[in-house]
Amino acid sequence: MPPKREATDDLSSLRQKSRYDYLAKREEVKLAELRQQVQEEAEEERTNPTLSKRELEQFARNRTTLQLAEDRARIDQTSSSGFFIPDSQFDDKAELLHKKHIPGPNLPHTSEFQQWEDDQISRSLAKNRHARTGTTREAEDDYEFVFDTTTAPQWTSDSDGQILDPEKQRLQTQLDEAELKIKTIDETRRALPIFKYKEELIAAIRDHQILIISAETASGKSTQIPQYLKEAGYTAQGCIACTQPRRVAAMSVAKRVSEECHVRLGRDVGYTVRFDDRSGPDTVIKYLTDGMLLREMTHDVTLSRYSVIILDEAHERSLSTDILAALLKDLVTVRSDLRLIISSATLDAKKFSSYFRDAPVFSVPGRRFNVQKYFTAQPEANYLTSSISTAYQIHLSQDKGDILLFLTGEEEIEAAATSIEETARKIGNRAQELQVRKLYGALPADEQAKCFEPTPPGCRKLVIATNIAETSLTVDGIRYVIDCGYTKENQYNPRTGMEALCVVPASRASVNQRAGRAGRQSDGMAFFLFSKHSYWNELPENTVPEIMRVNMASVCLTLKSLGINDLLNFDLMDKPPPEALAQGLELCYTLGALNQEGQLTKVGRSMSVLPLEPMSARVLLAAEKFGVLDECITIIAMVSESASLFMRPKDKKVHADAAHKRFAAKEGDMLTYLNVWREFEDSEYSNLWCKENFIQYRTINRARDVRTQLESLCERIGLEPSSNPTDHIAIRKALLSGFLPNAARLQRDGQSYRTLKNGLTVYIHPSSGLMEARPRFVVYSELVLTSKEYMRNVFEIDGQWLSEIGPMLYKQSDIEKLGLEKKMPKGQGKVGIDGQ
DNA sequence: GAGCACTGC
Repeated sequence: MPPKREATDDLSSLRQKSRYDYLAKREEVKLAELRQQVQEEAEEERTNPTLSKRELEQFARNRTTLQLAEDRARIDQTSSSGFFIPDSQFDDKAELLHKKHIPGPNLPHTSEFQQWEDDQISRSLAKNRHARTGTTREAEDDYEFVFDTTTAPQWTSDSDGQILDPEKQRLQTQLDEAELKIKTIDETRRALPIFKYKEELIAAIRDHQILIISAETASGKSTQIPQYLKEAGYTAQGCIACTQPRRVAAMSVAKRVSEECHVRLGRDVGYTVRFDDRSGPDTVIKYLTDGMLLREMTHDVTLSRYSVIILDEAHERSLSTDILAALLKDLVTVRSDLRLIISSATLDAKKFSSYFRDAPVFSVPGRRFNVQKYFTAQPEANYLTSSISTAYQIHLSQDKGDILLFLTGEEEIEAAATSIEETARKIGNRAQELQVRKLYGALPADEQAKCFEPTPPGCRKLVIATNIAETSLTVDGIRYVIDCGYTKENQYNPRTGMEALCVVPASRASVNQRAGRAGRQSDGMAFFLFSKHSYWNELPENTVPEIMRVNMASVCLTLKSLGINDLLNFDLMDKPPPEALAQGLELCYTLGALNQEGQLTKVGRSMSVLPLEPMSARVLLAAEKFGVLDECITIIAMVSESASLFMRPKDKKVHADAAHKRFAAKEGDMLTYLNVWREFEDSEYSNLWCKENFIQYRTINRARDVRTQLESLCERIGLEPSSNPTDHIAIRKALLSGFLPNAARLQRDGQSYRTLKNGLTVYIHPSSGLMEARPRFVVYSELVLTSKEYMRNVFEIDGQWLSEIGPMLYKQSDIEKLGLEKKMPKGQGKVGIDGQ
C-alpha cells in the first residue's frame, strides 16, 4: 500500500487532469495565436499609415490581453494546484444524511445520487470501524482510493478558498473579460442559433407582411433580427422599432446592438424609454418599451417613420403589447409598406398566428440546457416549510451550483430566510456554508445587489425571490430551482373599483419559465412543490393577460385619443369584461373626458397627454383653476409612487413610525406627501436624509422624475404654472375634482365608512394619518382589499364641497338625505350624522 | 390598527 502522501498527490493529480489539462492546452494554443496576432498587428501599425482609430484601439486592446494572458501563464506555473477534498467533509455529510437531521418532503433523487449516498454512509461506517481499531492511516488511504471521481458529486471545501489567492482571481477575471473580446463580435453573432436561418428569415419577412417568430430564449432574436433587416435594406425608407416590455431590457439590448454594429449608442442604434431617450434623427434601429411606442402612436397614428415594427416578448401579454397588437393589426391594412413581426414563445405562436389572420410562423430553436423537473408525490400541505427542507436537501446532497427559491412575497421571503439561517447555525460547520440572499422589488437596491455577487468558493448561494427573478432579473450560476407554485396576482373588481392582491396558483407557463432559470449555464434541476397531477389539473395553462384584470379607465382614454370609438368591438386578442369597459367609459365621462356621445372632449385630449391614471390627470387640470398646480403635481407624482415610499424595517418599526409621524398633516395623507417632498427638496435630494427618515430613496427619486416630466407636459398642454403652498383648501378642492367618485362618509359606528357612489363599507388604512381622526367626509385614491376593505391615500373634505365641485354626481339634498333617511343594506339601521 | 407580485407611460 503506498504511503499516504503519495496517495493524496495521486488523487489530486487525477482530479487536476480531469478538470484542467484540456483547459491548459487550450490556453497554450490560444496564447500562441494571440502572440502571432499581436506581432502582425504591430507590423501593420508600423507600416500602414491609414489605420482607423478603431483599429488602433483594437490593436492596443489585444496587446493588453496578451500581457494579461502571459502573466496568467506565469502564475499558473508557479502556483501549486490542488483540489484535494478533506475526507472530514464527506464524513460530516454522510453523518448528516445518515441521521436524517433534515426532515423534508419525499424528494425524488437521481439514482446515481442514491447510490452515492448509500456508498458514503457505508464508507463512513467502515471508516469509523477502522478508527476504532486504531488503523486510522489505513482507513484514510482506503477511503481515498475507493473514491470514484466519475460518479460522485463534486463537493468543494473551504480549502479551495486558500488555494485561489486574490491576485490570481483578479487576473483570472480580467483574462476572462479579455478573452470575450478576443472572440470577435462577428464570431459570437455567427454562433447564435438564429444565424443559420438568416436568409430564410429575410425571405419570409419579404414575402409576408405579418410574421410570427417563435423563438426560445437565447436564440439571439432581439439583437439579430433588427440587424438582419437593416442589412436587407429595410432602413432605407424608415426606422426599425423593436418593443420590449421592460425598460432595462430595451436599454441593454440597444447597448449590445450598438456594440455589435460598431456605432455609438444614440446614433444609428438607440433606445427610448420613459425619462431616458437615446435616439436621434439618424437612428434606424430603435428599441423602446411597448408603452412608449403606444404613446408615440398618439402623436402619429400611422407610425409613419417606421418601416418595420417588432413586438418582442409578445407572449408576456403586457397591457401595452396587447393594445399595440390590436392597433397594428389594423394599421397594416392601411400601410401596405409596413412590416410587422411578432416574436413570442413557442407555445403561444399558434394563438398569435390565428389572431393575425393566419400569419405564418417562423420557428427558431433556442440554446437552452436541459432542466430535469421533479414533482412531489403528494400535494404539500405547507409550501413554506417544505421549500426550506428541500433547499437543505439540495444543499446537503447535490453537486455544486446555486439555488433559486420562488416564494410569493416579502413576508414569506423574510420568514424563510430567518428559518434557513437558524438551521444553518444549528448545523454549524458540519456542512459547507449556505449564503441566503433575498430578492424582491421593495428591497432596497444595495440589498438587492447582494444576490448578484459571485458565490465565494466553498459556498453555496440560496436566492429567495419573488416573481421578479422570473423575467426581470437574472441571477447567474443557478442550477437548482425550487418553486412553491403560487404567485401573487392583482385582481381588480370593476364593479366595486376595489383591488386585491391574491395568492393564486401560478400558471404552467410561469412555472416552466421559472424552471428554465436553472438551465441558463448548464443542465439544471427544478423541484416543484406540487404534484404532477396538480401541474396538469390545477395550474392554469397561462397567466390571465393583464388586460383582463385591470382598471380600464386609462385604456379607454388612450384608445379614444387614438380615434377608436367602438371600444366594445375593438379587436383585442382577449377582450376585457364588458363591465370593465363600461366602468372605464363611465369614469371618463364623469371626469369630463368624454361627452355624452362618447367622444373625446378637449379636457379628455389634455388628460390623455399626461402619463397618469385619468383621475390623477384630472386633478392637474383642476389644479390650474385653483391656482395650486405646483403643489398638485408634487402630490400626484408622490401618490403614483406611494406604495413603497415609506420604509418600515422589521427591527426598526418604532423608529420608522416616529420618523414618518413627523410629516403627518392633519388634513390627510395627500398633504403629508407634500411635507415629505418639501423636506426632501430642502435636503437637496439627499440619500442620507432618506435613510434618516426611513424613506425609500429609489421611490422618491422616481417621484422626482415623474414630477419633472409632469411639469413639462403640463406646460405643453397649456396649463398656467401656479403655486400657493399654504392654501390647503384649494389643494384639497383640486384633488377632489379628480378623485370625485372616491368620496366616503363616516358611518354611525364611528369606525367604518360608506362610499357615496356604491355604498360599500370601507375603512381607513391603518397606515394613514387620519386613522385616529376619522373625519366625517373623506376622499381616497384607491381601494384595496386585504384583511379588510381599506381606503388608501385618504384626505379630509368638507361635505359641502361635493355638490359644489361635482354637482352632476352629488346633489346637496341627496347627501343630506343619505345622512338622514337612507337605510343601510341588510337593514343595519339608519345612517346617522354622528356627533349631533 | 396593518401589509405592498411585477411592469409601464
